[in-house]
Amino acid sequence: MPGRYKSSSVTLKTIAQAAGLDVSTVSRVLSGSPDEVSRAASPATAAAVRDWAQRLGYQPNPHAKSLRTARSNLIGVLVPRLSDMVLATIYEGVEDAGARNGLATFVMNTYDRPAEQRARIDLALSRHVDGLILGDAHRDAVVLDEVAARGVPFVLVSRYASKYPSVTCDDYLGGRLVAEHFLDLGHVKVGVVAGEPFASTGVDRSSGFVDTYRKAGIEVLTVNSAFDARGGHEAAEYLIKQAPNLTAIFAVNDFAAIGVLGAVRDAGLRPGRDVAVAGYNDTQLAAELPLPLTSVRSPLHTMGTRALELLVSVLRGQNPSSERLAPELVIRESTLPLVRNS
Amino acid sequence: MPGRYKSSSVTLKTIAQAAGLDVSTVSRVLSGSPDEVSRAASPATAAAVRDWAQRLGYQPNPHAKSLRTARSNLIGVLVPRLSDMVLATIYEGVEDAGARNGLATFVMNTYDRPAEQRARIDLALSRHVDGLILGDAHRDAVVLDEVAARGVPFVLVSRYASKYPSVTCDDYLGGRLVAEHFLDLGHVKVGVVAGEPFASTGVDRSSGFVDTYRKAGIEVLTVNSAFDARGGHEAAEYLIKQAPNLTAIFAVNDFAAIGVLGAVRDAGLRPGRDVAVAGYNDTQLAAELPLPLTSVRSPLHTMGTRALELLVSVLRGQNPSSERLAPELVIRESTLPLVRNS
DNA sequence: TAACCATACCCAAACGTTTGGGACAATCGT
DNA sequence: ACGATTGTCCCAAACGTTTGGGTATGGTTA
Repeated sequence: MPGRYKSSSVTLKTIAQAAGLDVSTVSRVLSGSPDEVSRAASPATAAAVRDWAQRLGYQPNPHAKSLRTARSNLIGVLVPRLSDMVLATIYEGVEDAGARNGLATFVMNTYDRPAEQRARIDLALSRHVDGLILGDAHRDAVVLDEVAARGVPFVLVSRYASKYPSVTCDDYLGGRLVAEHFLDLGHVKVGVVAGEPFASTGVDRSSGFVDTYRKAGIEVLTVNSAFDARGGHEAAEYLIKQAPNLTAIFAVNDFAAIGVLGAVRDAGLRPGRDVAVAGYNDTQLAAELPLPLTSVRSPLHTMGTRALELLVSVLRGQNPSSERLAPELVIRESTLPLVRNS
Repeated sequence: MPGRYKSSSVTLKTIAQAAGLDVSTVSRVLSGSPDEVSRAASPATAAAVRDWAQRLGYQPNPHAKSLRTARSNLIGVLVPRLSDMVLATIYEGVEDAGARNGLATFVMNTYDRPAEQRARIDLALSRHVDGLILGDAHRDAVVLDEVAARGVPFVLVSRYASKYPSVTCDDYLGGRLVAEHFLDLGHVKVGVVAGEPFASTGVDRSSGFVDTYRKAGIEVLTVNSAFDARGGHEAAEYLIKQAPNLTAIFAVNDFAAIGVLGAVRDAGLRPGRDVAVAGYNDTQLAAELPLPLTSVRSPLHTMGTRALELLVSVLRGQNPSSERLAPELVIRESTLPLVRNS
């Protein structure tokens, strides 16, 4: 009685009886290949079957289908943290594309902890997923190697690692774009809030930046950080203490950048005037901050959809190559042209 | 071949053969009630079965189980938008509690559009969910009434509507807390950025605020808005144009509040000095903003976990009553004591 | 007209569980 | 010493699909 609702107790058998046919015929008509359906029933019967299915509101039972076919049409997605808007947006893309491809998806947090990653992967496998999308890959790829060894199909998104198929933003280029912008503005004493060292995103963004500056003959101060506001705040405090004459800071993440803005202000400096600040991802907030934030726009939603499509082709047995999507620099008031002050 | 990995081809039959028993016995031992297992096998055999299961790494096949029992242990969750950090955090709570209760959950966006809500609910039902958690309820409850009519078990979270079971924050109280704070500070010319009129959250927060002011004999300017930064920006622009002598604005959402901060600054006023600003939800960002934001903390994660637990009790056939969790005002620099300026 | 071939179907097994109802012993009460 | 009870287990059906075989029916072909 509790929770018993007759959502759809119309099965193949219901239709078969209504149409005076065998369930196998109905099955083939309803879900066979066009070739198979023509061998299974005459055009007229096929139409009749479809008509009954329509009228009765037939919904195939996914559990029966999965049991029989050993395919679940289910995809597990792992992210460091869903309340990170960046990952949530990527997942929105995954979910979208999944719905379009008839694949159900579900998402789990791993907090970038290998133990959680393993546990969540096991959980996903126990639900018999057809494949995984991992948004929490670490550069060392040890968990990934384990998964690969088990023969589980998967793709990476947002971060890459080893030579596993992935969909990422060209983070190195993104870092370079910011560096070139800073160089244009004449900043010579600059710092980078580089994010976590285990994530390819932070590493590539900062090394793209650092390399560009190095080519210009300028060394850059770098410090790792968490990817959130607090992390950015602490990292910027450190940078400013190390080099009080800093005129620009690149944070590899918008949230970190917001923390940087706070730290700059706390140090008695004017963000955007005394210290230019740039972020990454161009989240909704960047444009709406009291001090609009210069940021590198990365195609988050698209990364999600492409990742799912990449996984689909992996599931088809193909061997697709990784994709690297283009970033775009969006310049706002947090990086005003440098004026010689006082 | 493609995507064929032997995750766990060990079934009840495997164990039964290994132990020289019947699958039914193994089944009862492994997943029967303590009472049932004792009637099914001797303590010794039971131990042996468990031992084999352990050693062979038995994982029950969820599809077979669901097919047989007509229960999927699957919960569908609807939210307006997952990339809204507030909803993402609530969902994290749901997912957490789901994992603890052996329930799989999946989440979908509806963008607060009834057509999407209906479509996503149908999708969830086609996946044979045991129940739904709706984080996108509208006050008119028309979609909810439809779902209820179909006999689908569900609970609401974040927003309430009609008399359906829900887990919410006491938003009215939250609004009152902000109003009392503003009154303490001596603000008499104030405005509210009230959010969407179809969401109980925005409505209750603003009416808690407005009622409190009204009791003090003061009328408040109110304007609806989207729940994001842009929405807050536009709403605040409107408020400031209507009443240039405004000294405080309450936005029913942190993101909207950030937009308000921007609009205040654009109007040539100093946020926190000339115009106090308060938000709602106390997201990570509030504390880390360049101008730390006064905000009402709501227990988002807890709301999610409680919602799932509420649904569990609904599924058990109980008739649990709604829960309203307590908010807490967190005062920061965006609402400094009023100083008579100039 | 016999052999043949499509055409349009149906039969039955299988996927891995759960679950109501036995079956067969050993043990018990009297 | 006998029927009744209990303890321990097995049998078989069912959930809703898919899929590798059939098997009639009718029409061609030689």
